[in-house]
Amino acid sequence: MATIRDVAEAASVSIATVSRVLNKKARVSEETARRVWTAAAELDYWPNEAARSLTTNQTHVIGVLLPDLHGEFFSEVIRGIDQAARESRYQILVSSSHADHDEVMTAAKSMQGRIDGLIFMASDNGLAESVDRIQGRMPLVLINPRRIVKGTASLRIGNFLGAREAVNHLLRLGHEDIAILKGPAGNIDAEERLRGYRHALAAADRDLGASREFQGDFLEPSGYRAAAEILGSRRRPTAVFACNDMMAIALISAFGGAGLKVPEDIAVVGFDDVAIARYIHPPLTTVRVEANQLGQRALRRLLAILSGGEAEGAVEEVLPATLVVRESCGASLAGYSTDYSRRKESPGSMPGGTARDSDPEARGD
Amino acid sequence: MATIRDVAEAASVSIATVSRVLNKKARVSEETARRVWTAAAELDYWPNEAARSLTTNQTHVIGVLLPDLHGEFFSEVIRGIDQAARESRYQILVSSSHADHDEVMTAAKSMQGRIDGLIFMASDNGLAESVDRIQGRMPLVLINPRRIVKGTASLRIGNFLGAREAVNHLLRLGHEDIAILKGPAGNIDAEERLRGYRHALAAADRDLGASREFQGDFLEPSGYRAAAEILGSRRRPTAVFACNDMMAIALISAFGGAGLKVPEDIAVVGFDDVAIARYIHPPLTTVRVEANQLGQRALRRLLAILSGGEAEGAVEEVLPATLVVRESCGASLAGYSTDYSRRKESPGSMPGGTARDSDPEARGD
DNA sequence: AAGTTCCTTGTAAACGGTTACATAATCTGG
DNA sequence: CCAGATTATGTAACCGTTTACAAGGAACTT
Repeated sequence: MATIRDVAEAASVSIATVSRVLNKKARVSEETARRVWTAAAELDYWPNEAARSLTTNQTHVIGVLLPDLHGEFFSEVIRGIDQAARESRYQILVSSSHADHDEVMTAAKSMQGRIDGLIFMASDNGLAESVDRIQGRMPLVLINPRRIVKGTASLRIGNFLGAREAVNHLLRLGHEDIAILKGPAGNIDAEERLRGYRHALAAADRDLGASREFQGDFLEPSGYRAAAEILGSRRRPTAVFACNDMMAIALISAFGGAGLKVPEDIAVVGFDDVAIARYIHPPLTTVRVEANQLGQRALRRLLAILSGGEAEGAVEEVLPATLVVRESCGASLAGYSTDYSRRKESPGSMPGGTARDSDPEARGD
Repeated sequence: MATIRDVAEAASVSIATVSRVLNKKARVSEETARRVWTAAAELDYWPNEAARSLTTNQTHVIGVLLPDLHGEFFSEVIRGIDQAARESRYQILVSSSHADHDEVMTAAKSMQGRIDGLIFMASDNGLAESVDRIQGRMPLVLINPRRIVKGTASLRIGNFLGAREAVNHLLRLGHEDIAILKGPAGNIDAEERLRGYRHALAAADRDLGASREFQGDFLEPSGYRAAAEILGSRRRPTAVFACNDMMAIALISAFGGAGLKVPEDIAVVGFDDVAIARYIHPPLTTVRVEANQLGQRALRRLLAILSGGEAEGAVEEVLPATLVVRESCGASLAGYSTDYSRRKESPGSMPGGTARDSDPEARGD
């Protein structure tokens, strides 16, 4: 509770001098410096950072706006952000579970003046306007935005390519009737994965139409519901591509409960490669997303902008989503060599290297 | 970038008036209010919260200091905190992965002036001093502290009782040679769980000594290492109690890889009840810890203190850790009814109700 | 010894808000 | 119609820092 004035008084110097020695910003005589240090220690003085940032106009804090903290994906992203922040001695101000534009705006507003920049994950519909209103007011990095915004840095996951690859893999294994368990409507990840699924099928002349598309919402219960639907359908698909791992895991559990064997009776592949994907039975074939990397890069990107390094029309960066083949797809049954799975698990590029193949990932094609 | 002065000018009123209408704190004529609102909207004025909190002396931000963000436990705690914070329109300033006293202090210092209170998880050794230095400076709630601090609110998990119950369960199933896979040294959760294990064995006159205590560190790889050690030991235990689920899962995976069947050949029980515990094969018997609840309660507790509601010598609150019986312990084999597991899964008290049974949970006995 | 320069320190003006107090204008009632 | 109460608004101090500028003194130059 001691202020800089108290310290100044105790050391019998002016507050300016105290500020100078504490910040080591200007030359001060050995003697006075010592006096100030001991006075500060004596009083257990901690500078008020709010006052500080008011004058310096920088906070060493980064704001993070997330739609939800639930699930491993988000917690990994935030962990990545925090890790990278720590390295640069930044802290993060978090606000999550924002469903609509108004909520996002109030959250953003209450960050005004306390952050140096913002990482905003705007994957859901209706948040485009929020981006517009925030953009220009503070340095901004978008994660998985719905559409790219001119002059705003953004990072996203290679959802389309990842999903396409997963479905192609299923096709190569001989599956002809592949269902999809979709993610929530309006979510960009879900949409992109669906697009990848459709694209793969269309390219193989195996278009199955909407009858093979089941609705889910990324949460476990929807996986169970979908399993019931799938089992109840007239012709049971031989494989299902779930748009995330939690739903895939629920599917496997539900199928098992119904007496079906995975992958013999029905193959399942997921998306995300959550930590436990390899421990369930059978180990889950899925598409790995480097959520932690995503967070780290987002923060570094923001820091680059802050230090003036990053140019204006900052391009979009896409992190590859790579297929990791385990057993739930039946690849081992089909006699695929581990070699194949290996090739997929460690791509030639650096782990976490980015793909800028804007071509195939281009949206809305 | 517009300041209150710009708005005042645009509305041709004084800054005091602007402040008044924006905060609805005093009577202002309809007419001027309107002028101010439109000027503010026109200029897209966002108040600078740092300046605000400098005068009002409150921030609507809660600091959170965690040792590490890794693992489901931590992310659940933080999610709980965030959820509860949202309800009360608070935001959280997070800083994690603090190993030692100095790091904690710098983190805490850089929060000074930007938070109304602090939630501090100081489970590791060497953080006791940090608590002392922070205590008194700002409202504080401790999560899983090493020792209770006079006049400081704290919450913790019923580690001892939970562990004892788990081991007792194994004993009741007829196991006589029960090993433990310990958590990292110096971690209070790990120590308490170990204490519960020893207590249960001692009470059953089955003290096995240190030969049955294997060292782990809560991370998967240590589970694999321990599995190798256990398999290599002269007499293989018939059951092992792992101090957390990730290690338990690794154990099961490793045992499976070595051709052992769980629970027939060796039983395993974990601690935490992470989301996937029920999806692995066999489903994991474990001790449920309501990490999310822990976070929520910590925040509510802090808010209570802030609003002056909470009395001085704030007591310690302990959240029960309850055994949930699934299959990895072999209870089903042994013919235990689901009834038994049921009884354990939903205790009589409210879900998340707290136990203040200071008696058996008392430390250092 | 006087004029420069350099070093150390203090004074005071910001930063962007809130709020106690003062003041001007309007209303009330006898 | 005027004293007093009430209402609306402005003035200025303050929150706790940083920092441009000024100033005093010591050291150096010639």
